[in-house]
Amino acid sequence: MASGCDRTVLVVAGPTASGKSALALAAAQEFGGTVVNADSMQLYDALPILTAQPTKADRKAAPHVLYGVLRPDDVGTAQDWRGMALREIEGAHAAGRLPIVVGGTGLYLRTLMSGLAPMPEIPAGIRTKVRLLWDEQGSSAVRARLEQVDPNIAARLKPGDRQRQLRALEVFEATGRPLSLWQQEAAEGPPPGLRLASILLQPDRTTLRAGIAARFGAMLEAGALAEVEALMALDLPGDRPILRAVGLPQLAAALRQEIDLDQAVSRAIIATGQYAKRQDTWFRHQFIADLTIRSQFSEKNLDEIFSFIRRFGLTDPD
RNA sequence: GGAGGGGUGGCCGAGCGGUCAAUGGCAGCAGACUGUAAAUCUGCCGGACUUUGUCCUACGAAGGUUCAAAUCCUUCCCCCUCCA
Repeated sequence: MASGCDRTVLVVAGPTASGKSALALAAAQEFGGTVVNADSMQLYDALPILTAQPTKADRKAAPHVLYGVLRPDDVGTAQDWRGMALREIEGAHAAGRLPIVVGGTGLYLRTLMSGLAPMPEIPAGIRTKVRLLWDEQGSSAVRARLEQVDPNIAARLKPGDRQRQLRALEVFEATGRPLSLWQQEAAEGPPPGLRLASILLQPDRTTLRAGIAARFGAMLEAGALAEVEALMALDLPGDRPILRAVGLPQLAAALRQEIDLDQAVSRAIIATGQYAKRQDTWFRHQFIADLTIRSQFSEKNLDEIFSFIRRFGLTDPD
């Protein structure tokens, strides 16, 4: 029923606690799929509970890939992920399985679905150099340099936007070419030979918050504090992405006795809700889904979702 | 019972006669997003309008002083600390 030689990839997006993973698992069981992680934090081999990675039982019920594949001190990037994801998608197709890409990291999904403008990798030395400039000479030094070197990007970026300004500067320092110029080149575009079918879960904020609070309690019971303690014991450099996992700073502060656990929990829940809002805004404005479901995933949605997938067609059975 | 210190917008908390609808922070709402994105950043945030402005309601309550009060005075209510 699939046409030509295009092979279907199911993409499942939505904010945290919207039920993406459960949906992916249900679809994987129904259609013989492999779940491919598109969540920047679940990529790491740390905090499996706090980052809501699939459980052993989930992994047993269907193949799951790209979970816990990076070391805690690794620095993953969107482009790295795209490469890994494409390999896994190919592998799944080769095995006759439906790849189901699922995750809440909008940028990663975009990287897969639309690609990024081609750009060389930035040497670590230059990255640290640029960060030192910010830390030692202040944001205005970075700003001044950026205005001189890439006025287009400077005009676009707010002076307080540390991450993007540093990125822009490091690209120039490494390549001698402004980031704005690199970005003008056409993005790689969607991967050839694949048909992407996307589902977006979009529950209302109140539902999400209730889900987040309930889930956080379960995470604590499952041992979230212990894994936080173990990660902190590694004493990683402060710039490692995994240290930015929502809930980590709050629980770490409780472990250090700076705040009490109740306080840490309520702050972590709030922070997660704020994260969900950012995701929601991203998906609402930056993501075009083939099917949008305006509720948290549940059994009730199965018919609609499964028939959508069937309509789209599964992997070409050549 | 006595001596002090307080009660400020959803919360915390500054202000202590005019430039105060009231600094900050938190929460909330909205938004941006091309390689560390669970990141980073921006705007709004008493109410109503004709929204770089006007009006109304506001700083525990009620009175009072003053051209003018969240800010001063009086009484009352409530909270906290210390002494009994």
